[in-house]
This record gives sequence, C-alpha cells and structure tokens, in this order.
Amino acid sequence: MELAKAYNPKEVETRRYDWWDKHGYFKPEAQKHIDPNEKPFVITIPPPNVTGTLHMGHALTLAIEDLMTRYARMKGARTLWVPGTDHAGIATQAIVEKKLEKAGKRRRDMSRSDFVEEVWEWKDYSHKVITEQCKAMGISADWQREAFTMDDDRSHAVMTAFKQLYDKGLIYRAKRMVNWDPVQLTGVSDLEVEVAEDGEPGHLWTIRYPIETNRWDGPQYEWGSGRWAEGATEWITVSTTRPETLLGDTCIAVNPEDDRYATRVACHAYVPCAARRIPIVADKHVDPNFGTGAVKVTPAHDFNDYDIGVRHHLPFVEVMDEHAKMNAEAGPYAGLDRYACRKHLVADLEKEGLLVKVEDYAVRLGRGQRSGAVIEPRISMQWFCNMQTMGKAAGDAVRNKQMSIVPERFEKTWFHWLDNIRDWCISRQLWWGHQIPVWYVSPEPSALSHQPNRPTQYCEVSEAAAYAKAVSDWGPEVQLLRDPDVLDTWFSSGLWPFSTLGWPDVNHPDYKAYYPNAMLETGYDIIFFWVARMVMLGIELTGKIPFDTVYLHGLIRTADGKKMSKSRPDKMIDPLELIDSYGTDAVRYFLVTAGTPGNDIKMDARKEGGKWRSDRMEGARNFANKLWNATRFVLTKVESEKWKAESVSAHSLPDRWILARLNQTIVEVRRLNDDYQYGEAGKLIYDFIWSDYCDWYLELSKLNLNAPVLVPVLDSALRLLHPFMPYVTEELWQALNEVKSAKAKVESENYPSLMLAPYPKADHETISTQPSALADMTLLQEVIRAIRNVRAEYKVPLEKRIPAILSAGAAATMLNEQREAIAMLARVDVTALTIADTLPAPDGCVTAALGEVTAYLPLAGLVDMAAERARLSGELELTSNLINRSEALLVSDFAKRAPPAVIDKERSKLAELIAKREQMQAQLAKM
RNA sequence: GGGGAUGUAGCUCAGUUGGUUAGAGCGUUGCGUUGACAUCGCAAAGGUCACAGGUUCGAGUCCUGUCAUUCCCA
Repeated sequence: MELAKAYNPKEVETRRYDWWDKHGYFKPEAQKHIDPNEKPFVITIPPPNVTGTLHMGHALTLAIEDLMTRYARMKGARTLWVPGTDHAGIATQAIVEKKLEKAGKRRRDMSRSDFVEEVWEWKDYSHKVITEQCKAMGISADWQREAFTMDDDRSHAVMTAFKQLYDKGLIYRAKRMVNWDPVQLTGVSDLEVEVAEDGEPGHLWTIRYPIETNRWDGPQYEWGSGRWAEGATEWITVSTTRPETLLGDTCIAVNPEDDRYATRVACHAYVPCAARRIPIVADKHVDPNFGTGAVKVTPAHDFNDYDIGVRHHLPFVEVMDEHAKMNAEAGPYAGLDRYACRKHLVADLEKEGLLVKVEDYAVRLGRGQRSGAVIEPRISMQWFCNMQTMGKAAGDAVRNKQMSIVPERFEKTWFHWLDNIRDWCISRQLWWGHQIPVWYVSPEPSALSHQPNRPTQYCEVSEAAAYAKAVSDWGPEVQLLRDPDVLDTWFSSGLWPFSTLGWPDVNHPDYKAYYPNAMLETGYDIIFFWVARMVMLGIELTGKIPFDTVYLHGLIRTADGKKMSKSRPDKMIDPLELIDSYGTDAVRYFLVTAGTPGNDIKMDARKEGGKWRSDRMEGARNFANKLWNATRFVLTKVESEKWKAESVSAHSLPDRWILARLNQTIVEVRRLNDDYQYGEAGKLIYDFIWSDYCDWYLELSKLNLNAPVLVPVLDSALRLLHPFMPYVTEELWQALNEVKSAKAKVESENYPSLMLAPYPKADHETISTQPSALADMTLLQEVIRAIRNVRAEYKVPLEKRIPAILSAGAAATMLNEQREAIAMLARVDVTALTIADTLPAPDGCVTAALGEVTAYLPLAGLVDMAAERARLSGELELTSNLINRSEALLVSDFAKRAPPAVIDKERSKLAELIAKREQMQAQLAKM
C-alpha cells in the first residue's frame, strides 16, 4: 500500500467506518479475541434527543465511551455498546411546534394524531442526522441493536413498567400543586425548573390589609372608588413579590414568636378588592425577618402557602387559568395576563391607599427548562411515582459498594438528593410521548348502575387488555376513555439499560447475556434526571442494579468558561466542523486528553475567518500525521531491507531500550486506562511514540535497522493508541500487516482488523532484565544533548562536524559502542571522536560536565573562550549551590528519618554533583 | 443556608500512595530544509505551585483558615 505524504482524514474515515460496519466488527459476536478472565463490558449510549444535531457534549460522551468500548474489546472482554436515541417529549414537541408556527400552523388547530405524525417526521429527520454524526465520530456501537425510546419494543417496556409500578401502588394519581409551565401548558417535575442563582430583577411591594374591628366590619364602597377601605382603623402590613396573587389570599400568617403580632392573631383582615374576610394565623414557618414579618398566604398559587393552607385548613382559591391569565375569581381583573393584572392591581392599591412602598428586589423566579417561561405553581390532577423506597435502594446500592461512582465525590451529591427525594410527577399534558396506559370507564360510572366494588379505571399494557377487563366487570356495553396525558420523557430513559436488551422478556438472550451493564457513562449534569432514575427503576423492576460503575464526565465550556448554551449560538461549536478541519482522531484525542474525570473542559477554540480553530486539536492532528509519517518511513525501510521474521538474538542498545520503554508504557497505559485516567494514558502514548520511538529509535535505526524490533514496536504502539485514535491507527496497521505478510508470510494473527486485535500485554521480563538498557540509553541521550546544547549555545553551524573527547569512566565501553550514534545525532566528526576512561582536557575547549562523563569539545577557533569561562563559572556556581543543599540535607534529621531508598538516592545524586563540580573546577583552573 | 469543584509557566492544562532541580502542548527566542514528517528537527528562556498558618526529616500534594472564580441543592 502506498501511503500519501500526509495523513488525510477525509480520505480514510468514511471508508474505514463503512468497512468496520459492513464486516460487523462492532458486534460482540464478531470478536476474535476473548480473554476468559475479562468480565463482559456492556455499555448503553446516553440516547441523544431527537431535537436536532449533536453538540460538543455529545462528542465528548462518544469519544470517551468509544475509548472505553474499544479498549475493553481489545482486552478481550465480550463487548457490547448499544446505540439509540430519545424521543425527548417536551423538547421535541416544542421544536416541532415552533417549526409549525413558522408555517402558520398551530398545534391546537390540529388533531392529536396529525400533530404526532408531524413529530414523527421530524424525528426521522433528526435521527438520521444524529446517526450520521455518531458514525462520523467513529463509534463502535452495534447498530443492529439500535433502539429508540418510542419504538415498539421500548413502548412495550414502558407500558409494562408503568403497570408493574401501578399494581404495586407505587404510581398514583392525585390533585396536587405542581410546577406548571403556562406556555407549554403542562406540569413539569422539580428538576425541570431552573432558578437563576442570584435571582432576577423584580420588586417587593408592601401592602396593608384593613383589619376587622368592632367599629369596622368590612368595605362599604366599590373597589376603585378610592374609598374602599374607608372607615378602617387597624391595619396589617405584608410584603410580597407577587401582588396579583393577593386576589387568592385566604389568610395572613405571622410567626408565633413574633411579639409584634401577638395581638393580631385570630383577628380577621379583608383581602383588597376581593373583600374576602380572612384570618390572621400563627405559623412557625413564617420568617419574622422577611419584610414586615407578616405574609399573605395564597394556598392555590405558591408551594409554601400551599403547605400553610393544608396545615390551617384554609380554602384554596384559584385566580389564574392554565395560561396564567386571571380567571373569574379575579373579579375586575378577570381575563388579564398575570403581569397586566399586577400592573393594574398595584395602581388600584395605590389609589385605595393600601400601597405602602415599592422596593427593588431580586426575585428567585423558576423558569421552565425548555420554554424559559416563568413557572406558575398550580393545583392540578397529575400522576406521581412514589420514590421513597426506590430512592433508599438506590442510595444503598452505592453505600453498600455494589455500584461505584467515578469520581467518588459525586457520591455525596447522590446521597443528598436521594435522601431528600420527593415524589416524581410523571404525567405531562403533552401529545408527544408514551400515553399513560390507564383507561377510565366513560361515561361516568354514576350514569351506569354504579356499584362500589366495580373498578372505574384500568391500568393495562394495551387497550385490548383494558377492554377485556372492563367488559368482564361492566359488560360489553362499557366504554373506556384513555388518560390523555403522556409520561415524562425521563420515565422511558429510566428503563434504557434494560429496555434495550429485551426487558420485560427476562428470557431474551440479550437480557440474559448483557444485563446488568458494566458501565454507565454520562455528564454529571444529568445524574438526577437520568442516572438516579435508571438505578431506582432498575432495582425496582429487574431486581438488579443496572450497572456496576457510573463514570461522570465534565461539561464542555466556551473559551471564556461559560456553559455552551443554545441561547448563545455564536458560542456553539459544531463537532462536525472541527472534524472537518482536524479529522475525527484529532477531535477525539483532544476530548479525552483535555481534562480529568468529572472536571469541565474549557474549549480553546476561537473563530478565525469564520471557522473554529483550536491549538490543541491542531496538536492532536499533528500527532496523527507524525504517526502516519513514522509508519511511512518504517514501511519504506522494511520494504527495501531484507525482512527477517525470526528475531535477532543480538539486540543493540537502542533495541533493548525501546523494548523496555514499550513495556513500561504498556504497563502504565493499562493501569491508567483501568483507572479511567485516559488523559494521562493518552499523553504517555503520545510521548512514547513521538519522543522515544520517532525522535530516538527511528533516528538510530537509520544507522542500524532491525526490522524485527522496529515493526513489532510500531505494531504495539498502534494497538495502544487505537482506542484513542481509531482511524489513523487502523489504516496504518492494515498497511503494516500488508508488508508483514508479503515479506514474511506472517498470518496477521487472524485478526482482520486492529479493533479486534488484542491490546498489548506487558512482558515484565523485558523490563526487569533491561534496567541497564534504560540507564545506558539515558546516558547516551544526555551526552548527545550536552553536545547539541554546546553547539547551539555557540552557534556552531549544523553542517560543521566537530571533534569531541569523552572522558567517560565506566561508561567508556558503552559509549564507544555507540560512537556512530553520537557522531550522527550530535553531528560529531567520527574520526575525531575519542572516548576513554579518563582523558585529559585539551587546550581551548568547551566543557560539558555530566557527572560520570565529561565531554570536551575543542572549539578554540569557533568560540570566545572568555564567554566559555563565564558560562562554566555560572554552571559551577549552580552546581555548588545544589551540593550545599544536598549536604545540608544529609546531615539533618532527613538522614535519620527518611526511608533508606530515598537517602541512597540523595547520596548518589550528591556524589554525581561532586564529580561534576570537580570536572568543572579542573577545567576552569586550566583555562 | 448546605454541599462540591477550581486556583501550578504568557495561554490551555498534567502532576498516582508526601521524597527534595515542578512537567507537557501551544506561544516566545535562536539555529536549521536533497527525503518519514515544516502538520518537521535541534536548542533556549519562562513558575515565591492563590494567600496565611499548621503537621512532617521533607508539602504543589495532607490539615485549618482566608481570598478569588465557578457549579449543584434548598
């Protein structure tokens, strides 16, 4: 195979992905290398929402999960990655509604089925885009097992799950106060309400209510007449951020400890405008330090007030409708929007002399996660899921170490949330989603001959099943009406790790083979929305914790550290654009090495000429190219040399060194990968390939080529890197195998693809038997660097070959063996290279003292000896300082208390420094 | 109010269980191009590890407090 001069990702990626996919290599059934000691690795994709396209967060998720997956597969674990997408109820419905709006259509004018059909069309489009993007990222997921939260199998799982929980009494229907989104016209869960940390600019109105006395028993005049409160003599003053709700007030509350109001408790006040006579009650939850210490209580429109209302048996007066417009209860304000009402009401309060003051105030406003609308607490009939026992079980799973969370610190968040969990409002007044599988007998049973022990509602997995039951209870005439609500989208995602594997059919081969999953990997921002729900529902429904490990990655942030939000499209980065500029491997390498587990990643990307640029991705692209060219070099060399399959017994120093380094790297990379420290692992591979293999080993191989080392080391490096950079490594590995088999008739070990080949295993013997190779090579490198350093310092032209004298002590033999290497890499004249145990310094030379070795470079004609003297003196001083430090250390308590190994290390370091100092002193004395 | 995270070179970030000259990439400076790679090579400069205490023979690393930035929960 002829390789291009530079790596061109575009030429490789699509072709290579299709090739993997076509051969079925993503399927667990295709694996060639199974290590019985490895536990199966099963992971399910966090299903992207079919709301549009993927963003950087998805790219990060996919990069990490594919790394995990490819690594596990190469290690020999039976590996399955299930892909899929999420219908994302409320979010998708909002997008389609917006799209229809542009075409002048409104959901409310359409039939439910017509609208749902529109959403399915959008789903098909979005799904296609998302799938292509996932494939562009190179993910090795088994597409034949792809799932969608609303496909038939998943819908069946949802219906079954609902029924099981319903039958256990864990799902119930109740009229409760919920967070109501007046734009999307649905209740939402607590998690879907977002509150700005510092509140939003608003006002605090202070209003007085007239108190009933024996001289005044309520307003005599019309509201708005300016005389409404005429005759009142006593007042109670309250503060509120929401004056319009006073129309629904049913009491005023004060703290029982608050002496200011002791005489007021049990009195009655009159609600402005409504003229409703309401009690003043004492309730210990009232904060006496807020405002005047007295608060108005609107049980139908505020969560705290709702609780007070329940405690004091107050009436619940609703003054707003589902659109947050004032209803008939609001009297003169009926029909007005809540904010218009507020404006008019405040004006009227002023007119009636009831407005005491208005102050600026930061209001903690809850907003709908998807719509941004200000949430209105509202009493409505909803379905709830009881979370008490499930929450406890999910907490225990972590407490009992049956499931681990990485990084560990998220365990605190986990416990805190689960220990304070409240029931989950699972119904949504939407059209897109899983319709609740409950049917009501209709018309109302009272119209039939109602009997108390006949059920009037049926929860079944299908309409047919519901009718079957109803008919047997009520006779063939019975009519059923299905609950119109749909389920919270997270209900179906909560079943994801098992609904994708065939549940509720517990005999499904996938369920039996692959459940529970090994890993759940996702961003920490959905730990409650998704992870906790999967664990709770998984334990409850399957009796098993759905995965062993939860790995949480950080969030992608913009260059200025902000969250990448859809509200700022100018800051959004499209991963495909980056892939287009740098290639998938570079994007992936950046993403997995940019950060540490659980910590956010700041993108260094900036816009230049309309395109995103990233220095770090550029670096990663360069790395791919470096590897490409290194392989290209190896291939041309090996093709031109006589390839020998059998190993050469007499390995040179560089051979022994690179093998030892490779094995060290394998040990460390495996350890780091197993510990999820992918960033560090990636850097180690980078350094091994670039600094060790390319900069030193390949350079030295130009002198003396040993293909049986050169090629296998590269082969191992490609394997190590494959989970990080799948495309370029596969492409090069194929090219390498072609040469191997053509030259040596090597069966490429029966692995048709790098992704199916075994991950390198360390040969510990190579490391333990080669400490000398590592030490010798390090010394050789130091000698070469020292000479290069001097050359650069004195600007000796590159083409100038210089003489060198090495007084090398015990290293003389080794260095003599490497004289050609020294000559080549330090550009020394090999005929003028003298190496011996001890050699005197010649006149007029530059000295590089290395401790064991001293290099004398006779450069008299080329350098200013005064400058050399100054340089050497400077270096001497530095060395002397280090010696003083070291000597002081060794006579201190350090020598008594530190472990012997550490002391020995310090001693040998000191000895080396002293030798170095002597070399320099001798040289200076001579000059 | 409660709980996290972060603060290390000009920039973006590493830094395992404390071990004594704190690392990388990019950027900067100097030199370099007949071949694996200019998407490159060689060399250099650059850091009181936010601050103040403490523990220890020894602290970027452990403890306490302070400051700054930031996130989550209520």
